[in-house]
Amino acid sequence: MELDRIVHEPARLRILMLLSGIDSADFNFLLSTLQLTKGNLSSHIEKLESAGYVKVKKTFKAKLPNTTYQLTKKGKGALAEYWQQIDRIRQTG
Amino acid sequence: MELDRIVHEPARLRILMLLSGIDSADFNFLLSTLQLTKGNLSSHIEKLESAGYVKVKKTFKAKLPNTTYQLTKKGKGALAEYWQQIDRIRQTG
DNA sequence: ATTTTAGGTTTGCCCTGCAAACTGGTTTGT
DNA sequence: ACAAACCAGTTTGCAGGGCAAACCTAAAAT
Repeated sequence: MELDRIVHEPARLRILMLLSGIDSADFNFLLSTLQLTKGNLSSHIEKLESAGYVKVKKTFKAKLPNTTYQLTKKGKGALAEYWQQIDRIRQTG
Repeated sequence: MELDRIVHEPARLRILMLLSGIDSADFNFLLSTLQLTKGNLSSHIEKLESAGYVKVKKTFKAKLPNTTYQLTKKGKGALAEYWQQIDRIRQTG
């Protein structure tokens, strides 16, 4: 098996790791924590969502849009698998 | 600090890990061990070389070209640094 | 009413991984 | 002797992807 490119991208890996340690996070939290641009964050999340790794919930908070993100079971699995693969590569040599 | 993209690319990471456990390897060895196409391997090595991570030595073996690759000090350092960064990301959450 | 701010999304560019096609030389076949 | 096939890589062309700037929609401020 190969490294999952969806997970392997650094920005996305950080998003996934963050979400794995928290119940859910919103756009601005990810934005300020991960130091990405908005467009950048948006498109990474889009990929994670269409891979089924994160679930997106759009609501309003004080009349302003507020979107929260949550790791899915599939996402958790992909992440676990990813770290196994990394370990396997690390044991080379 | 950010993940070193030169190292982070899976094929190159595997090349570097392989070289880190061996004194030197030639083109065909890498080719068959890592299951890459020739063009693919060639261009990855080119990047590793111009980053100063591997040293290339071109010789002839039985009248045929034979190129061997060796990890440099800089390459070793970059690899060590990379794993540290990975560990840092892994401890998130 | 117009401007500014907030929260995202879309667009366009550039860079990069990938395999097919190529190169320079060697061996094999006829 | 000449051509075809082979070996060891390198170069090329293309498709996909990351990145930030520009954009959009609605609310708040002036």
